[in-house]
This record gives sequence, C-alpha cells and structure tokens, in this order.
Amino acid sequence: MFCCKQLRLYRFQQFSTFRWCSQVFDQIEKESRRKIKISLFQDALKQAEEFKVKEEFIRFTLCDVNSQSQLIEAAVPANVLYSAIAKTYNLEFSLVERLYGEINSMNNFEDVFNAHNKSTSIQFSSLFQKIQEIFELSGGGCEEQKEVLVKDLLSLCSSAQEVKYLIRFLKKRMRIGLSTQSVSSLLDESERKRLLGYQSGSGDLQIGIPIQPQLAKSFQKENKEEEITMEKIKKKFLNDDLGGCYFEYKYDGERLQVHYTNGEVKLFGRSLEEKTKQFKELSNQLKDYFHNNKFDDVILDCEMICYDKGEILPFQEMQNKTYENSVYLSLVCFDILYHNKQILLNKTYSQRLQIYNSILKPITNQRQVISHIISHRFKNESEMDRFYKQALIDGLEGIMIKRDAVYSPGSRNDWLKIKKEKDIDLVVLGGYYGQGKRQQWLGSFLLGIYENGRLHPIAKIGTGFSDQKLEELTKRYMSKPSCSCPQHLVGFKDQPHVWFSQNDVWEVTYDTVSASPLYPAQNSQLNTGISVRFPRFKRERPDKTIEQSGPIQDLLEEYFKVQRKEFF
DNA sequence: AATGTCTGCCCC
DNA sequence: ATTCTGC
DNA sequence: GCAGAATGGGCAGACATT
Repeated sequence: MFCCKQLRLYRFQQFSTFRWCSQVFDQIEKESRRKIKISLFQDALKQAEEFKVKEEFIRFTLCDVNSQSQLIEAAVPANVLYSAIAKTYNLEFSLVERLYGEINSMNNFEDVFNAHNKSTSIQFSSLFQKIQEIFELSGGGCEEQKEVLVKDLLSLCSSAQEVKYLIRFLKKRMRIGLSTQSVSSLLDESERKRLLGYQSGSGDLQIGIPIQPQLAKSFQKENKEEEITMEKIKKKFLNDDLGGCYFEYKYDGERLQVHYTNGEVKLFGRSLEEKTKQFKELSNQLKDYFHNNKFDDVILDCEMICYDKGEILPFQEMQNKTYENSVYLSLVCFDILYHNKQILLNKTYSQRLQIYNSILKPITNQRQVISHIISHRFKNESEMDRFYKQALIDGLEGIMIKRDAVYSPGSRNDWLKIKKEKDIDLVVLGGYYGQGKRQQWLGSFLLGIYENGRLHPIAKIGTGFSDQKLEELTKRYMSKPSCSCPQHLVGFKDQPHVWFSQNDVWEVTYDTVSASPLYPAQNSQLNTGISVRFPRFKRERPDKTIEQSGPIQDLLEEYFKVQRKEFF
C-alpha cells in the first residue's frame, strides 16, 4: 500500500511538470510520421487526464487559453515578448527580434540559459494558471504588466527546452506538426464542444454550436496561356462524372453559418467565431424573418454580401460598411444542414437543395434579408462554360461546382471553385527573414513596380516557392552586398530586412487589384495606393528588364473598371 | 483628443 | 486566402 | 487527399504615444 502511494506520488511529480510537457512536444516534433505523432499525443493525453491537466494540456498544445471573456487580445504582442526575452537573458533586443524569439536559432542559447538552470520544473497546472493571468490583462498599461509577467514565466523555466515551447506558445505557433484536426480526432463530442467550440456533425446535432464549414479546392492552371476549359475540369476534378453535379455563382463576401431555434438567431464565421453581436442588425432582421415565415429551427450555410442601390458591393467596400451600418447586409444561402428537427448532413446535395429552395426565395438584384442561390444541374460542358464567363461579366468572383454528395465538414474534396487568375511582372526590391521552418532563409519579399523612372513597392510575396527555390533565392541575394533604403522609400512603413542591390523581374499571379493604405504606387487619378489580392510567385523572368514590369496603367485600369462596374 | 502601431483559432 | 510538403 | 505550416492584402479595434 505504502509502495503504491509512493509510486503514485513519484509519477505525479514526473508527469505533471512543464518539463514533462516540453519533453512530449520535443518527441512529437522530431517524429515525422503523423500516425506516430498522434499516438504519442494520445499517450500524453492519458497521462494528462490522470493528473487532471487534460484541458490545460490541450489548450497549451493548440496555443489557446480560452479566457472566457472574449474581449481581450489573446496573444502577447511580439515586441513585449521580445523585450521580456531580451531582459531575462541579458540579450540585445535587436538580436531577439532578428531571430523572432526562436531560441532554436540563437547560437549558444544553452550556454546563455545555463545561468538560469533549475533542478525542479514548475507544475504544469500552475504554469497554465500564470499564463491565464497574463491573457486576462487588458486596458491601458497592460503591455507593461504583461512584460513583467512574461519575464516571471521565463525565469520559472528549468530548461532551454521549456523556454522554447513557452515562447512558441506565447507566439501562438507551437509547430510540432500536430494541430486541431489531430487533437479533435482524439476527443469525444462533448470535449470537442467544450474545448474546441464546435461539433463534428456525426451523431446528434446541437443548434447553437457551430459545425466546421465544408470548403472548396481551387482549379489551378498549369501555365499562363492555358485556358480553363470544362474538359480540363472534368479530367482534374470530376473524373468524367459531371452528370450529377451542380454549379452556381461564387459571391465574394463573408461566410456565415446561421443557427435558429426557440426564436433566437446565432451567427458564426468561417473560423467558427460567434458573430451574432458583430452583425446585430442583421441578426435581428433574420430573427424577424424566421419568425414571420413560421420557421421552427434551422441551420443554414450562407455568404454575407452587401447591397447598395441594387448593386452588390465589392469585397473591400463590404468590409468598410460591415460594422458602421449593417442595413444593407444580406445573406445568400447555399446549403442547409438542419431543418425541422432533422439532421440533413447525410442527405445528398440535391436533396438539401430542394429543401432550402422550398423554404427561401431566390436571389434577385433587390436586397432581401436572406435568399437562396441559383443552382444549376449540369447539362453540358458548353452551358457551364458560358455560365462561368457570364459570372465574370456580372462581376462575380467565379463559379462553384459541387458534387451531389453529403455535407462533409472541413472537407475540400467535393466542391471546386473556379476563379479568374491574372499575371503580372514585378520587381523584387528586398527580403524579410523567415520564421519557423524558414528561419534560416528569407521568407518573403518586397515587390515593386516601375513608374515615372522609379520603383515603387506594390506588394509582398511569400508563397509559391518550393523550399529549394527559396534556398536558392536566399543564397543568391544574401551573397550580394545589400544596399541601404532608396531615398524615395525612407517613409515606407514595412521596411525589408535586406534591400537588394540587384533587382530582378518575377512573374506573379494575383486575383484582383485592391486599394491600398500601405503601398504608394499610384498616379494622379487616384488618391490612394494600390496593391494586389492573393499574390503568389510563379517564376523568374531573367529575360525582362525592370522597365518592362507592370505596367501600372494596366492595374489602375483594372481597378477603375471595377469601380465603374465594367467587367470584361 | 488626435495620431501611430500592432494584432487577429480576423476576413478574404 | 495560396502554396508546398511528408505521409 | 489530408493536415500542417509557411506566406499574402486590408479591415476594425485595442493599445501606446503625442
């Protein structure tokens, strides 16, 4: 008996410390096989449960404190974190900043840390409690207080490894190759609701708790000249089985999941955040609508758009109007997950379509609080092709093609989105150090465009590179002498870490042109700068000179066309 | 009170 | 949002 | 195909600074 008690006590000390937690993370991070990662986490979860820190352990893994009061800024601001690190270990702020608080990349951090070595590690539960205290701070002067508390936390760490994972937590990037999907798969439905805030959709359904929205994958062109043809779509996505598919317009708004029961409405965003209060006016209008139309209970999947005088506003303008005046906000419903006490997730799309069509009016160019999207059953390829071209003429983002399948929360497999992509040649001006797996490379670049004899910043770019390409580009530009900031860009707000002395031309793909408060490229016709939405690297263009970039007139013209509602 | 800077399971 | 990567 | 982890523009809101 006595032995048993001793053993339990011993295990308690071993398992509930922060040292235990950081060792688990280290093990999971080093393991590349996802199955093994998950089983390692599962074992740790059992231990955490035994020592009553399961919830804290999960929240720590997902970098989520869930401090009930939704009002607070969740993260410790980067500069507060860096300052706390610098002061605790007597390092230069600029060094910490330069390495983005990644102690992995600090030379000899072990040596630096040795002075702080401790034999005993803090209990995981008390560490988590201290973290919560930090996250509950808000209001004037809270950043100073946060810094003090972060310094305390750092000094409580007993090993460099603990420091590493504490910093990652505070930066909200644990990056051990295991995140919400894997954690979710190990939880039961009630834990999922409580800890992750959503339900899986399997089994019972509770109205008022969001379901992961189904997503779409995008059709990607293989080269610039390639035309998007329905033939190719068939080959890539639908696998010769177009017959049962539906296609519809893709509206460029904001995803909203609507829940209605017992006379109350709740709204959820794409990331499952509750939006009811944010769109209060709309919520009230919906409540009246459902009440007046004798709805009992329902869950709808919608796109929120914004009308002005019978016209749908572009995305950027919708964002501007969203908070100050929701009078024009409107929902386009494109799916139904629950109706009249019936779960509809396992019905096929054609069945769900029939239901939402029967209870809502179709979308028109007059504003209605909520209306249903017009969905077309596939007849032939040329009809779908015409529909896609018409979508662009009508100023929409593109089209969606949907298999006649059940609703699969989180899946991207059954819906395909087709949008118009554009390409432009831009000039690389400088680079920014990367983070995480890119910490030894440049992780993104500043791009410019030639205008009036000078290069003006117009966008940053950080995706579209293979690892190999990024390494090659980093070596190339870092091995050349960097230059100082060009005279005319001294006031630019987002200075690159390295200005390049050699400016090459890159081909960049983007979706649309946007008005920009940050990027100065413009001309006299416009009192704002412009940039591009969704920029991605396509290839280098060594055959082009900087004068051949752009031209910016093309982008401006595209912007003005959208303003004038002239599409193609 | 006005302006500047930074952040977000933000929205896309 | 887009894209790449290892499994 | 999935899940994870890099990265984009730009908005409102929260804080700090002046």
